[in-house]
Amino acid sequence: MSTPSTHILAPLLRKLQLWAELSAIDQAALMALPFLQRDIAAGHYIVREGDEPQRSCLLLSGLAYRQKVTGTGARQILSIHMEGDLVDLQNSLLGRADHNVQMLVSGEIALIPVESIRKIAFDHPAVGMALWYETLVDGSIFREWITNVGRRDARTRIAHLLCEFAMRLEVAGLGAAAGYVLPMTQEQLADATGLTPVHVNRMLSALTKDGLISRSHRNIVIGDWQKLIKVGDFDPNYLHLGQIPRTAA
Amino acid sequence: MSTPSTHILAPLLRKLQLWAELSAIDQAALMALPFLQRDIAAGHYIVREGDEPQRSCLLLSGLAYRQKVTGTGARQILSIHMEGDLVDLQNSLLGRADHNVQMLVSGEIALIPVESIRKIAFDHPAVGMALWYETLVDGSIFREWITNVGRRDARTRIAHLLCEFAMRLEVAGLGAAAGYVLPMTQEQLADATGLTPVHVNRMLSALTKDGLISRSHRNIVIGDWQKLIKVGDFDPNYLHLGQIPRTAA
DNA sequence: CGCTCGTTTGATATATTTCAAGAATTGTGG
DNA sequence: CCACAATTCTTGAAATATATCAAACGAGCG
Repeated sequence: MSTPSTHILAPLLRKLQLWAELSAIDQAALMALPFLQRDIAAGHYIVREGDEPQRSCLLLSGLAYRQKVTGTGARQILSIHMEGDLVDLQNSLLGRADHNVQMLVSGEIALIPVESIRKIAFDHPAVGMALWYETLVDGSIFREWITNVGRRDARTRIAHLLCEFAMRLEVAGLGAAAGYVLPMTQEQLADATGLTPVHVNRMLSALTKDGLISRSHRNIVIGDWQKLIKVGDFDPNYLHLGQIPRTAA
Repeated sequence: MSTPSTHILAPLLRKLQLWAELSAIDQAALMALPFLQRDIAAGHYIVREGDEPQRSCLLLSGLAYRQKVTGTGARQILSIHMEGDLVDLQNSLLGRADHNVQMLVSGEIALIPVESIRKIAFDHPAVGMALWYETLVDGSIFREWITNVGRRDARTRIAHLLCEFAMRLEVAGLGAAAGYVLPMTQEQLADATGLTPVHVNRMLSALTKDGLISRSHRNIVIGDWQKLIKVGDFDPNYLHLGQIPRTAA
């Protein structure tokens, strides 16, 4: 087996170490998890509502999102995921998927048998606690999204989403503070914020005009991080990153 | 110690047994958890955002809700809780509260040291898994609320909330299928659905006029459960109640 | 019995949606 | 690498769901 830093499952280790100190034994156990590796194209489904997944999905590269469709066909994006996220721990542990998980940008995933995850969680309490944290932090982000969609106006919602994305990308070791690629269409942005694509477009234009962001193609560059935080009513506490150092200006 | 069914912590046992089979040993360990009992009045806070709670709060009676306030002072209710719910597992396990927990209706709570919870979770894997499930199902409900607030119109949102409340009350062994007391003001209903109190009032009137519900004082009686489910776009799968028998007509 | 809080109703304002059409960008096959 | 097709973005005008403002009414409570 290769060393942890070059091991295929290294992104998982990196992520879980945000939540707990892991001993060498814990780390070795994690790297010894069985898995299947897959390439998945943008737009493809990883899990569909109603499935009974036997494996949990770890994102190795690319981006994914969770999503639900209402009876009238409207789509709501529930969260966005990146390298190292266990994108389907919830569905696989609960046994029956209550939402869809879909690739946003093509990438690789590792499929880990849910039984192996249950086992490692209880054989290695520090790992178990880290996994539990992972789902708890997901829950905290869901709470913030309820608030975002329920009680903030359109402009604020979008600014908030941009802030969350920027900060999470940076913590994950992707994207810089100054600017980052936002590979979402405005329609997807709309589905994440409970708005209309047209209105998302207008709000992005407004944020651009006010100098908070600048855009070219589908790249978004944050022009004024402090102002964007303010406009977006963004307080990163809900990400539970603790004392993780931040370089963002 | 008294027998499980009359033990003060019995509501916890009842709730966790929804999620997992617990052996006699597991059950005894649960009932042996140390706790402090408290009476709390309506409106009082159990936890405030930013607190670092050392104890988890179990609802023994009454009702509670989680809540967040935006920078502009708007309030968003995140979930509603009843007897047997571990209303603050998330905050206490994460270490720092990212939202407020407040009593909706006066009741009793049991405060359990979070260290005892961590210990029982890993000493008794079945209990640990049930506790994890508890937080995972909370997460599933959050996801549904994001969808509710983000993509459903006002009438549908309210009908959906009424359905969820009815079903959860029934599963918890409170309230009947036919009708139940909804002890929320219209302002609280508004904060739960991302609407205005005035508009909530109009939608409740509309639902009443259409014969889906009837109201007297703050009692809501569900007149036509099947229709309300339809209008509310309500599919109970997200509650993950599995094969729990339903008596609601 | 009077006060306070919650509900109800009406009139008006506004944020966001809807509809529509053209421009720009991205993707694709030759 | 180009041309064509298909998305995606952008902009404008009109429609509408929901918010805001305001006032009266009702119910529970000390």
